[in-house]
Amino acid sequence: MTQAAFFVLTALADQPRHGYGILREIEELSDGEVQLRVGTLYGVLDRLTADGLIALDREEVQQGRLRRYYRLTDEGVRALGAEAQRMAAGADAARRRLAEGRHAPGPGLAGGLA
Amino acid sequence: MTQAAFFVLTALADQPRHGYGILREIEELSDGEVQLRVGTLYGVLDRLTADGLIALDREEVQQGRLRRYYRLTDEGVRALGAEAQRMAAGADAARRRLAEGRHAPGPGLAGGLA
DNA sequence: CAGGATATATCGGCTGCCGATATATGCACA
DNA sequence: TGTGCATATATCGGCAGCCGATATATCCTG
Repeated sequence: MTQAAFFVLTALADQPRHGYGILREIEELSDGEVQLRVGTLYGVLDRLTADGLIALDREEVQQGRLRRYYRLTDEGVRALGAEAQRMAAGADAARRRLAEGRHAPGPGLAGGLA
Repeated sequence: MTQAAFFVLTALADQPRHGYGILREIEELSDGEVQLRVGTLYGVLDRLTADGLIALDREEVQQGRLRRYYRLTDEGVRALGAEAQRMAAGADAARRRLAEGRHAPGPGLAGGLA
């Protein structure tokens, strides 16, 4: 799963959203760090739909503008959970191995990682 | 940072390794889940070297075969730590939002259906 | 009426992963 | 002997996917 697909699924994890709303939500939930581009979005949406991880929820017209809402499918929920599991495991592995290596300790350890 | 680059850095996080050893190490540390391909490796190695995240450590000839060892640079250590941080945060965000949504609870929650 | 936010969509370029392929050595086995 | 496999390097073409640019349209603000 690509990074872009992961963030789209994450943005849809709590409730259905439309394309532009997904863009804003990803920026917000990542604290501004991740900015999915418009040119990326629709390709990802199409691919995730084709893969059965998301589905068209409904279409609304708000203030003359079409809003096409997508939602996670059950398979999408499972896939996102599994990917989160893999990412957490990968992050842990990296940190463990960095700690094992002969590197200078990183900053901010006082008060600790728990 | 791409997935492949992340795993290469992780494989080098505890000690210098040569290309083929990186391949085996990634497979082992990921419990067989991640299999970096040979065709991917050398491009990643070149790119990481150009980016200053890894450096050539030494070259050895073992049993008539050349072994080219790479190690993390200080910048590589920092970059891997930061990436692990981002991944852990992303995984957490996905899990939190899945829990917030109106989804069936995942497996393994004591008292669950399974 | 100009500019920006909202909202959709497409396309070309570039990056990057992967399968296939090539070369070479050491070892096990028939 | 010679066949195959693991080890170890490297390159190349195809294809997938991200991004910048572009296009269209509405609503609001100044």
